[in-house]
Amino acid sequence: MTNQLDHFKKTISHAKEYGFVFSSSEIYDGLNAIYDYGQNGAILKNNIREYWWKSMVQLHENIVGLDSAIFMHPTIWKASGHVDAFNDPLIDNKDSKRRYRADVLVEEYVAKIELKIEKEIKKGSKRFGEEFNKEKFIETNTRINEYKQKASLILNRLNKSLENEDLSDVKCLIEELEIACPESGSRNWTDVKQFNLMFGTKLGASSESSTDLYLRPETAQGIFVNFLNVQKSGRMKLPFGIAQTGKAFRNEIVARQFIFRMREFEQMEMQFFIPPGDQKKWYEMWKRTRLNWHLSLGMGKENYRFHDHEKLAHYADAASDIEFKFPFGFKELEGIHSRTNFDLAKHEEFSGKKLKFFDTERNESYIPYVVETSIGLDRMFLAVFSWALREEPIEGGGTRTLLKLPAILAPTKVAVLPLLKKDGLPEIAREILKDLKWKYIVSYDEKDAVGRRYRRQDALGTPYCITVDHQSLEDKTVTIRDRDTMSQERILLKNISGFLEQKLNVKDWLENI
RNA sequence: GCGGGAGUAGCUCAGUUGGUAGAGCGUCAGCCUUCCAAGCUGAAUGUCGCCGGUUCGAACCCGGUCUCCCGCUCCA
Repeated sequence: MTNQLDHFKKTISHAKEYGFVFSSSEIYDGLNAIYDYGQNGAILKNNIREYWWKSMVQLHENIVGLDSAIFMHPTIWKASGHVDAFNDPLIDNKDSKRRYRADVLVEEYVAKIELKIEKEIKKGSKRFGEEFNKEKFIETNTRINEYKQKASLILNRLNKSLENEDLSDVKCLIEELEIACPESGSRNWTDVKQFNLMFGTKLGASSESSTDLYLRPETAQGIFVNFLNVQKSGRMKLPFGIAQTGKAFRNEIVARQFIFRMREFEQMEMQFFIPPGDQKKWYEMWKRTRLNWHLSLGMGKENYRFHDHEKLAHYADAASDIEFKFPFGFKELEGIHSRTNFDLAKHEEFSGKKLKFFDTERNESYIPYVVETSIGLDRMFLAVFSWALREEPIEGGGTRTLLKLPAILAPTKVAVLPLLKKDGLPEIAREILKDLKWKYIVSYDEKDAVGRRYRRQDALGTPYCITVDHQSLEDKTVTIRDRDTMSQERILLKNISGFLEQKLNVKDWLENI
């Protein structure tokens, strides 16, 4: 655990030191849980996005892309359930320092009453077996009715207070019921506070005429509300998918663990529309496909696992996470959800527009079901980056810091290094650079001993170093050094792009998933 | 939000009982070097997280505040 923690700290400082991730607004002391991607991080992030996009959109004829706006009609969030589900009344116990959902506390209290009712019923039925006693029967029945009345009274009051946003009454209720903290047994509560997980903002210049909006808490709804546009304009037939990457915003109570949980983050989502009844098949198919996408990067099968949900979100009939072994343990990286027709049906209801698909084979129209794959781009970045960073012992003593990024994702693909910065070697190196930069992001370095330059590139994750030496002058060859093995190969200048093409070809990385 | 720990150069850290800041690495310029960091010379860099208080004097003591890390809570 200490080692893991240590590795996490190293990951964070390496990300900063080598221009991958900076904390946002750093010169103003930073902003809690907001981060900026630096000169290398921005490219790595783009490369991950592109690798995803190619595998999802470019390689599937029945999946198309979309780029919907962050601002959306506020009713969308009522329809999606976010206005309700992302709004929690919370209360703290001052003694145990525990935080609870106030409504859950009350509901649990009611659950206890219901338990009592069940007990009474059981007791009552036992008595019937013995000997009918009218007095006791009435007594039991009265007690059951009292309990039932009490329970519904409490729930009614809770719901009413929550609806009216009367949080002080929720607190009164908790106090009146003498609900104690399950941990400390204490009844020393703070006030109830409302936490809205969605960021609010306003559209419109003047405050009187402005509309209240939310920053989208997920990109999925942008896909659902455009379902018909895409289906019609693209002449799409079921099954088909719509993919989208983009920023989403959640006002997490606690955002932590570097870029793992941020308030502003980027999702890569694909909603796959299918006929009702087929969800099981496609759910399983996308679970497999998405895991294979991860495995194609070569970061070790043992670092992934599925976590099937038992408690399901309001919109799902099956859900599973692909978890990755982050420096702080296995955590969710991607979610695959069978969302049923919940979202489209809700949007039909709230918008009053038909969102049905006419199935010529079945000769009927219906609201499609949806299987979703949703991956956090920032989490993927952290997964790749933390996995790749390692300290490796070197033959003959010492260690080297190595960022073993999958070559297809590495920000800089090639560094061109003249062995010495004289004797015409830099000129040849520059020529190589001039040619390669059309295709790859390449860098040039002539400062310091070549060994040190190799180490610099290792720390940046550059998979290949091309070195121009004196032999290059004679026979037009250079050496290409492999980052991971540190072995070198001498090849002709004219074969460089062929060599790189072979190593950095997306087809070879994605073909077998 | 609560509790615990922390904030000194780009990084890792030192800084003796309060006397006004240092090392190593890195960076930059140059030299030397024909292949795996730590050879030579020189240079830059900090209002010691921020604000306030105590004091003749604060990186050090006190209060507040911001940020980060760990644990809870919330969320996927």
